[in-house]
Amino acid sequence: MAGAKLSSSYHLAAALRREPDAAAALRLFLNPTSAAPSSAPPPFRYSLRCYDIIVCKLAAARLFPEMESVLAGLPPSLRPREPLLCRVISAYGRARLPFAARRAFAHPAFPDPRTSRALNTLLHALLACRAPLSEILGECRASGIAPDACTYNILMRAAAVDDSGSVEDARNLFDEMLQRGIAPTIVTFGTLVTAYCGAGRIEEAFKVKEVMSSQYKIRPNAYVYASLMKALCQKGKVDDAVRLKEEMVRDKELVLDSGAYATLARALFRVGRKEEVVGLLEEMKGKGITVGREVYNAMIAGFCEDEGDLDAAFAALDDMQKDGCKPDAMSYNTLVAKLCKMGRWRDASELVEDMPRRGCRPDVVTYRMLFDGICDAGEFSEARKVFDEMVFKGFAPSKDGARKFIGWIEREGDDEVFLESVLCQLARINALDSSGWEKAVGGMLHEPPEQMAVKLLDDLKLT
DNA sequence: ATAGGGTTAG
Repeated sequence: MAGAKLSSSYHLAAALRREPDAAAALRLFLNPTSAAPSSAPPPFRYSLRCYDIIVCKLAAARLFPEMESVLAGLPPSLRPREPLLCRVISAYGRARLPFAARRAFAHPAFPDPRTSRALNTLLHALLACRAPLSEILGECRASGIAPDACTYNILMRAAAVDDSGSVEDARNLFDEMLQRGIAPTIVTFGTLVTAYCGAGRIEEAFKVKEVMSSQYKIRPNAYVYASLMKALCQKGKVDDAVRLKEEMVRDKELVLDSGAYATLARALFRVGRKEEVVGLLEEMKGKGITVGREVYNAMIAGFCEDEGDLDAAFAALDDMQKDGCKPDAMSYNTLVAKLCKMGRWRDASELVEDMPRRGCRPDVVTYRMLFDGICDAGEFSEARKVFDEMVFKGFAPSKDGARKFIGWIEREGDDEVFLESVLCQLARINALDSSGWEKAVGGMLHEPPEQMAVKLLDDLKLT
């Protein structure tokens, strides 16, 4: 009998893995033996593997309430491991739900104690939620878990983010790390270089590059070069960036990828030197570097934004696919933005509708640009459809788009019920930093959306 | 996917 059980759980795991649609996978998980809904318990014991797969799928599809109920339904005998906890925390981070990420960190289904790995995942999730450095530091201290190099790298990254801290904070964290005897890694130096570059302090960034190799014997890698090249390009020093690329290429130890080339490609388009991009591509192929997604995306952006050549941009998208490189949301978003700017929102809309079939999930940027584009065109009944779809998926429109949309409904003047429902939906996901959505996830919605809606309307009218 | 870059909007 044990063999039959094992086999069933094994087959369920395989079937779950095969199912691309998370909702369908959940139905299978809840009712593995027949197609008809049933409340009877499954006839075999689920392996931890089954839980791993379904939780990951639900997390990726942002079906958070469903994911939480699966976790809550874990039998006490099955203790999921920390990697799964980390997946859950990062999923909340990607969805920008800091409260939910914090709750997951303390989730009772996972055995204690938490390690620095889980802590680091939480800190990184909070960073993804744009939490300020002070808050991330507070969380770190409150955990009582000893920080490691990875922790400091995340904190330094948080310090370097706009409006959160400053390069000085990053530098102080670096010094603190040294005082505590934690050895900086290549990632630490990459982060520090990027911090200085982000602040426009190129000389100090180059100084870090020099010190890391002379004092710490850690050679700058492609990440370090990419940051420096980007900073040079932003100051209009494209030729210096090209020279730095050549220095990078001369280092035979260095593992090259196409990342640094993307910056150069984009910069060359910006300064009207797109012919040179062909040379870059050939150089990459000659060196056996796969022309990656970022490079294709840079070219798509260049054709759209600088050349105004939509046909060439779509041709680049085709080339990308022919080369076995799968376009991502960014590839499509650039095209959607361009189509909207040209007033061709119908074409933009068709492209967005086609994305899932092409194997790419539209993201928040996709929807915001499409929604804004349709609102700008004054096609509000069409905008309403996009609004419903994005809100259903938990994506908030841009403030600008929301304002135009609300303005239109008010001008129409005869649909109080519609206005109220739109405001409530906005209140849930847009106002108050998604906390309404988070409360819904946690099943503890305190403030009625109607009350939030009143505040939100004031907010939209003020700005 | 415990951490860093590079390609899109604001």
